[in-house]
Amino acid sequence: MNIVLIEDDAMLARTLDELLRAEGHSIEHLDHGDRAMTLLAPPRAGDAGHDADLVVLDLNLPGAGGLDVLAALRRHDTHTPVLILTARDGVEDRVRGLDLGADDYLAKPFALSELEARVRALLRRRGRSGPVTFGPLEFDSTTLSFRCHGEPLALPGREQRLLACLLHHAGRPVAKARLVQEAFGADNVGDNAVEVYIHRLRKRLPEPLVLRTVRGLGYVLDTRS
Amino acid sequence: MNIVLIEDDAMLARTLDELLRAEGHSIEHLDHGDRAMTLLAPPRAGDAGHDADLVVLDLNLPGAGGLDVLAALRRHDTHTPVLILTARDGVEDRVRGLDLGADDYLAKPFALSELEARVRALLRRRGRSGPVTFGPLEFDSTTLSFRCHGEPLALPGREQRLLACLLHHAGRPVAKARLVQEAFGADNVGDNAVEVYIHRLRKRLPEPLVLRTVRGLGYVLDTRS
DNA sequence: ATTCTACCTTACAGAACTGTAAGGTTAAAC
DNA sequence: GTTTAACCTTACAGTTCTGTAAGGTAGAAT
Repeated sequence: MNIVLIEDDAMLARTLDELLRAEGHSIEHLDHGDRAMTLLAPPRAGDAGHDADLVVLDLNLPGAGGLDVLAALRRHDTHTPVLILTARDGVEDRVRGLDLGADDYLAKPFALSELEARVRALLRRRGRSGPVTFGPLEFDSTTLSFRCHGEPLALPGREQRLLACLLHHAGRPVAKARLVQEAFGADNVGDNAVEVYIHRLRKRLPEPLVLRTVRGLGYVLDTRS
Repeated sequence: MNIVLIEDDAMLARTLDELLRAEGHSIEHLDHGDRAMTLLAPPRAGDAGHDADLVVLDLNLPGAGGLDVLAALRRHDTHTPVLILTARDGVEDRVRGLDLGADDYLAKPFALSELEARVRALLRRRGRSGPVTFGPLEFDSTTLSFRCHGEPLALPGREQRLLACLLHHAGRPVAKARLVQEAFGADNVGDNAVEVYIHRLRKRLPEPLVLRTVRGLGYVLDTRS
C-alpha cells in the first residue's frame, strides 16, 4: 500500500518510515505543508495527484498548516483515509481534526505498536471498502465486480445489483419488495421478476454460496450447510 | 443511522444513549455479552441478524467477552464498523482490539465530545464507503449505481465500470491500457473500444463532470472549468 | 388428503448492450 | 503548411439482457 507521511520532525519521520516499510508499504515522505498541499490537493486536476491509500498527517508543519491540508484534500477526496498525528492533545483539537474529515487521531507521544495497529485498521478497511465480503465472496470496488475464491464472477447488471443488495444484508432475509426497490430501481417491475432473477443468480452462484428462500418474506444470502 | 451499543454500565449506557439519540441516531442497547453474541453473530444465518451501521462495544461484559463478540462478528461481517470502548488502557489491549477487527479504540475515561466525533468519523466513512464521491458524483454501494446531484445515473455495465475506474483515480489521468484491464477485464478488446466507451460515457455524464483526454496517456475524470 | 398460495422454471420477443470497422477531426512535430 | 499519429464519431450486426406470461412444483393450512 502507498502511504503518504507528512511529518517535519526528521527523527520521528525516519522511525515511522522504517517501521511502515517493514510492514511492506511504500512511503512517500514530505516535511513541508506547502508541498503536501501541492501533492494532495493540486490546484488543477490532472497536474499530478497523489496515489495514496493512507495519509499520515502531522499538524505542526512549516508552511501550510496540517488542518488546511486536510481541508483542501477533503474538498475533492473524501476517500483516502487520514490519520492525524500531533502533539496537540486537547480534546477540542481532536474533535476539530476528526470533524474536518480525519479518520483517526493519535496524540504524541504514542506507542509505535499502537500506530502500527491503527494504520493496519485503516488500511484493512480501505482494502475491502465498499459492499464487503461474505465468506468466499468479495466485491472489488475498483472494477465493480464480484469475485468468489478469487475468481472473477461476471454478472449482468440486474443480477449484480441483486447480489449486492443481498450481500449488503448478508446473513439475514431481504424482503422481495425491498429487492425490487433497491436492485430494480422501483420501476414498474412485476413481482415475478425478482423470482426470475433469483433463479438466474442461483445458476451462476458458485459453491458454497446459496440463496435461501424465506417463504412469505424474501431471500437470504448464505453459505451451504 | 442504527447504532448498537453494548455496555453493561447502566449509568454510562444511559448517557451515551441520550447523546447519540440527540444526534439523530437510533440506538439498540444491550448489556450482556451473550445477547450481543446472539444479535451480532447469530448461530444460524437468517435467524434474526443485526441491522447496525455501527457497533459501540465495551469489552468488560457479563457473559461472553467483548473481544469474543468482536471476533464472532468479524467471522462473517467485515463491514460494520466497531468502536471499542473500555477501561483497559494498556497499549497491548488496544493493539489486540484493533487487530481483531475493531476500527477505533477509546479508553475510559474519555470526553463525550471525543466519542461523538469518533462516532461521526466512523459513520461518515460508512455513509459513503466504497468507491467514493467526486464533486457531485457519488456511488451508492447498496444499489451499485451512481448518483449525480442526488439523481440516479443509470449506466450499462461497461460504462459503469469505466466510470468507477476513472472515479477511483479521480483527478489524475488513467492510462488507456489500465482502463482496458480494469474495466474490460483484459479481454481481447481492441484499443478503439475504450475510445468508443469514453464517447458514450461523455454523452451521459451530467454537468459539471467532464472526461478530459490526456493525449498519449489516457483520460481524467474532472469537473468543468 | 385436499386446497390454496407462494415460489420455481422455462420460453420468448423486444430492447439494450457490445465491439469493430470505417471515415472524420484535431493536435503535435517537423 | 504539411504530415502524422492519436483521438472522435457514426453506423451496424451479433449477442446478451429484460421482463412477462404460462405452467409446474412444493409448502402450509384446513
